[in-house]
Amino acid sequence: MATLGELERSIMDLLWDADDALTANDLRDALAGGGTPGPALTTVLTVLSRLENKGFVSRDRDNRPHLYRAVMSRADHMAELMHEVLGSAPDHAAVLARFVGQVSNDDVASLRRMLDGAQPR
Amino acid sequence: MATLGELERSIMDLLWDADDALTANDLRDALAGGGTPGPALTTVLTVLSRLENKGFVSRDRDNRPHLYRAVMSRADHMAELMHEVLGSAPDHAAVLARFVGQVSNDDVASLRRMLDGAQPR
DNA sequence: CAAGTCTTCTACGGTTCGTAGAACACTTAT
DNA sequence: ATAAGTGTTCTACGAACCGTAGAAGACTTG
Repeated sequence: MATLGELERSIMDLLWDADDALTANDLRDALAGGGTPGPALTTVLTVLSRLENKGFVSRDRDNRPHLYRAVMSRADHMAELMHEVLGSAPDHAAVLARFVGQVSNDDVASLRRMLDGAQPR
Repeated sequence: MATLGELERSIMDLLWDADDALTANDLRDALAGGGTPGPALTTVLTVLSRLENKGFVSRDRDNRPHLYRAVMSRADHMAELMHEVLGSAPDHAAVLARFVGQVSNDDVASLRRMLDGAQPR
């Protein structure tokens, strides 16, 4: 999977946080935080096109202005990235051991719950 | 953390798989697989310098030729990458849920063992 | 010292990313 | 329908990163 640049990531974050689809203008406005001017609208559109090419964003061309939305949820995307990393190592168990050793207590609790799943306690 | 290019990753893999430190020549030889010529020695040295700058490789300058070794183990490196991904999302639990849902049975077993740890069954 | 080996310096071409103007397409109000 | 406004596409540039490696310098060894 391709890696995201800084602005690309910011835009994905906005799309992930939005409940429904956004327009390029919505994004440009959201990117203009505080006194900083933020990128030009065309810049946002260029990046959206690139994200569409990479398969991260889908675009509704029937609406005018076009509506953009994230193809995957952030959680799915991140989980896939983590999988990619894990899959690129031959010794999964060793990686997982280090990984688990470093996660916060909260995350350990989450993992435990998920693994226990349907099992009785 | 910076992301690795293709050759950079190949070299890291060789260093990770090696038990002790390697020379640039060792690496060039290892990279010349089969009939393919592989990169020039200077190419390997350039990449090693870049990896050193990124903090992935350490170099023993007292030896001649210099000895190169990975700063972290592959497992540590990968675990750190996974952490970085997880940390870049606000909702860890959601990411972990997707992640666990996609791992192989073997990996689930590994995780279970690690989480159970010292606990009685 | 000479020859060979290793390292550093420098540099180029490809790719990605942020950036955005210019031109074109589309919508809407008059 | 035509003009004004808004949105999209096309094109392009500079910075950064990566693979690539020659040329020149430093070091080792015979």
